[in-house]
Amino acid sequence: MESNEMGKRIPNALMMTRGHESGNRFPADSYDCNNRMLLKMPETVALNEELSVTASTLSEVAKLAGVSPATASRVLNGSARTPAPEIAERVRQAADTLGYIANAQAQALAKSSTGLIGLIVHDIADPYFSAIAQGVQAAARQERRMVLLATTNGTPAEEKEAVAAFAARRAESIVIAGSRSTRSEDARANTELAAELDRYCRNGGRVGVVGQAILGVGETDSYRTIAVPNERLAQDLARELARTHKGPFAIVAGPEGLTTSDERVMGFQRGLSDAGQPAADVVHVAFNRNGGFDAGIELAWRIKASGQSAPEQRLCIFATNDVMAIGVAAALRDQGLRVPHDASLAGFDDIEWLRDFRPALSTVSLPLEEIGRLATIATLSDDDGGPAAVAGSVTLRRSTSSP
Amino acid sequence: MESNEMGKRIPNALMMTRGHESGNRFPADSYDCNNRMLLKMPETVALNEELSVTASTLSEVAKLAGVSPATASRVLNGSARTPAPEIAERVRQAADTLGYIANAQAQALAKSSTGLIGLIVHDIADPYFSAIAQGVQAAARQERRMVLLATTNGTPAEEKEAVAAFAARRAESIVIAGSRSTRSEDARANTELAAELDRYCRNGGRVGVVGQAILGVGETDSYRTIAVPNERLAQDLARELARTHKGPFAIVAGPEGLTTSDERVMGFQRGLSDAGQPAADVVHVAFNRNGGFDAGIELAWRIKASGQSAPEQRLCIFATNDVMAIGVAAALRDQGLRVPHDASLAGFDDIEWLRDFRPALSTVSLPLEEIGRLATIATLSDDDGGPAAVAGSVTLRRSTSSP
DNA sequence: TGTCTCATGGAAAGCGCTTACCAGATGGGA
DNA sequence: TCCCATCTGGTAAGCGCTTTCCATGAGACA
Repeated sequence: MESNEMGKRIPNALMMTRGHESGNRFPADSYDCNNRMLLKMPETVALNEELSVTASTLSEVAKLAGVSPATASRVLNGSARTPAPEIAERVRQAADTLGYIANAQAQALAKSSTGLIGLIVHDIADPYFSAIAQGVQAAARQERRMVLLATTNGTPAEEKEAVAAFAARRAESIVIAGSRSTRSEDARANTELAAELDRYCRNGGRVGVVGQAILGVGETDSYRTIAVPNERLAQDLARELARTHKGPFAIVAGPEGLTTSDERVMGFQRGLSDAGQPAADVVHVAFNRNGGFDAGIELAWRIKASGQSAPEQRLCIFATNDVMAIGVAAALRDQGLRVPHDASLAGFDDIEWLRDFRPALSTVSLPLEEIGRLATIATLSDDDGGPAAVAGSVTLRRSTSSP
Repeated sequence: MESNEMGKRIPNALMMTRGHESGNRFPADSYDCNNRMLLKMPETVALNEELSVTASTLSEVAKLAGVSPATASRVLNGSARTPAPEIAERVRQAADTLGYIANAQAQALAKSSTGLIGLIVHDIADPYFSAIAQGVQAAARQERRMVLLATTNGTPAEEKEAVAAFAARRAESIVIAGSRSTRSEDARANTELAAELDRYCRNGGRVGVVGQAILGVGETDSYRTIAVPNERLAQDLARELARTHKGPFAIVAGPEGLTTSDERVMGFQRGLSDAGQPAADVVHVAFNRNGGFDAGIELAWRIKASGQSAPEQRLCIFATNDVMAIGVAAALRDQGLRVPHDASLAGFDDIEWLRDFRPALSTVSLPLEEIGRLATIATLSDDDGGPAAVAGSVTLRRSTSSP
């Protein structure tokens, strides 16, 4: 036994509970409007040295109410059988008095169902992920679940660890957001991740993946992916841009092997090709703001070298996500170049917090919060309404308008 | 028993485990470098109809290893007593073979310690909170804890519910971020929140609050607040601005009664007064981007009405957080006004994602991630190094430079 | 060789709940 | 009036672990 943990039993901790008459701070029984047990603050007094007292248990409540634990359980924690109203009332009173809060761990153990949802993201501070997290949280709340959070910096190894941790906690489902990687150095970790997920699923867990499927995990019905049509949308974007932009294109991409980035690059190139344009140069950098900045510096050089001549020479830069695009913009500005005057710039994601940037960023809008919500619901519901997919749309703004 | 939950026992689900020789996908025992149990994928086959099999238990591992559950527990899940190396090895092998993952719920129940940290924020999609969440997550990982996330929209009523839910899950500590409210309509919910926290603490939980103390909760050593010197920093900011800005000031604040906003307003006014300037007008709006936008429209009107005359008439606007400042900037731009040409603008928080905005926003830098980390550590460590506080600093950028 | 002390593995008692099953009561129909 | 179906509360057996306590065996020392 450790010393000062939550729920620690303190032997012989006598616990006296004064009744409501003794200066209860609460204004009577007025707000037990929801059907949750009314959790009033018990004014407890420990009679021995120990100040800390123990959370009261179901049996204590039962004893105080003069019923069996079974009955107490039935009235307090929802069951098919409902004890007589008079008894139920007594139990509820007792629970009130003792300030009873059911021990979710014990319930989980007994019912084998924890009400936990695991969420895995690369970086919770990244607005892309925090928007998704928002959706997951909303769905979880709606389904009366709690969310466990894990951040992994995008490495499959840490993702695997997170899955194992969630499995240990017997999370009912896991939502994984963030690009996959097909890089060879991640191959082994990916395999392990897939194995871990597979085991998790076989033990009854459900998994929802945002974006692309995780390699090596079979598509069972306990494993869903919310497909984001990165490729098609990037293609649309390219076609749309090619309609007005006549100069060359460049792509600022994440590291090769980062699936999301790769998909967007491929789609964009195809869109250009559809429009009869030559393929764009691709610069590979880190898939974040600073990566974008680095690429921006590089591109600024090229632009300046090209003499910023005719409008047909103007470069159109597609950054494979908004945050990178912001980095690119910062770098261009840093180099004395202006968007869209000296170059057009487009991003991807349509991050809400970036909408007030100027020049307003052309991008592909993705319903991120909705994606989080869908992924969560998908792992919770039984109807496998086929592979869920989300819609996105090209959003043209000033950053790609003609100068 | 419900039907398809994680950990559901399937009666008589015979489970056969093939050994490593049978086509194990893993490249031998090469990466059990950390002292965690090596979790290899068991190639299990259910012999009856049921496809889903149950996670294996400690007893199964013990049986397979030919030892008692006690011994298995001692070798697998860290204990003071370490069984003989030869036995330990056998147990570890068995665990490997079965793909054993300890049931954290059961452990929690037995040890009364869950390894859970609860995090309560207003809105996880808000970069202010997601930055703090990042810090909490980092600290939690370092301390080998998992974080449970709850978002509350800033209402004390939902915060109270979150605390109750965390208490039910026996989270070892709770970190609460986000401004308090002293509005009268929140008074009752605040009291209830305080009572809930109080009970939680008395049951051995620790609480860390970012910003200001929660009213009505006694400052015990199980309850810490990470003080953010909003008032002093706002005062510094005002003094700093007053040094160069000679025109009038205006404050864009959150709703009256929102403590963080109130503190920043007070500090700013005091700073102005220190500098011999008259107090600023205060506009109260929602404490978010759109609130800032609304205020910005209003202020744009005033600016235009004043005829944008002499530099001594130029307005300096202090928005009580960065996100509001961005809203103000958007509104001014919308109304054809330019920052800093037609008005100066400053924010508070120095949100990382907003640093690429132009004009660059003068603000007060706060180490948000560090704050999250500190709050978390504070609730976990025993040394009560006194009331922890964080430093911040005034950061002047273009948005308040002379036109 | 005998006694005492350690070291070590196992038995068993929980941790706080849920729920299958049981026994007693109740009521309705024959 | 009797029997059976039904309802209701209680009993007890888990859920999967940890940990105390005990029994056994091995050394240590005289």
